Amino acid sequence: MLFPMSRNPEEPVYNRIEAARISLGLSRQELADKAGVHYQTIGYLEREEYSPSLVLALRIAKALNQEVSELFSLNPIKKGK
Amino acid sequence: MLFPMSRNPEEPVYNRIEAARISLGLSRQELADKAGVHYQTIGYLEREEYSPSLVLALRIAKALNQEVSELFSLNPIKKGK
DNA sequence: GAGTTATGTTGCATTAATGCTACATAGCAT
DNA sequence: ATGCTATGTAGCATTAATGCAACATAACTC
Repeated sequence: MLFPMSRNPEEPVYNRIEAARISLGLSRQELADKAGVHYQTIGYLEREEYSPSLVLALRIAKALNQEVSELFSLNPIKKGK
Repeated sequence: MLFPMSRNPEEPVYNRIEAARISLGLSRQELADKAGVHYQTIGYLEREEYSPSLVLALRIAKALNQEVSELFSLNPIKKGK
């Protein structure tokens, strides 16, 4: 798989968007609406096909009531919580 | 002044990069090296001429030993603190 | 079966973020 | 005065992030 990812193809960004979204009982469309983006964009992010802009990351974090650092990481997300 | 800013021209991202950098006694060049970006990029960010990618925001936060949410905000940065 | 919802996939167009180069300026040394 | 460092500015090229449309599919309900 390719990692286009920002300006740094070598350093992808991992996230827990899907888990956080599901735990709130939201569909992608609903999260997209709360964050003000296209619903496909949420899909791309959950599949980690690319990493978001900071603006988008901040909006998603707000929509999910999470800290940016809890949702996104430069290191692979550890499974246990 | 214009606000190109990500995909959302209406919603800029504010930051405290300069204050944090100076309090660590770093030049832009040094911070840029630590974050792995061009030194001009730090300048653009400090002047808030555009907002960084999430990857870059995470790297800068790490280089400055700060939380992303402490360095960047969707709301204007309050002076005190 | 028909319809709806949620998701995945592909492709295309636009634009902002970044790198880089060059030049200017100001300050601070020597 | 000469140099060096830090910074601002402008321009150009590249590419990733996003929007959007179209289509497929699976699950579920009626």
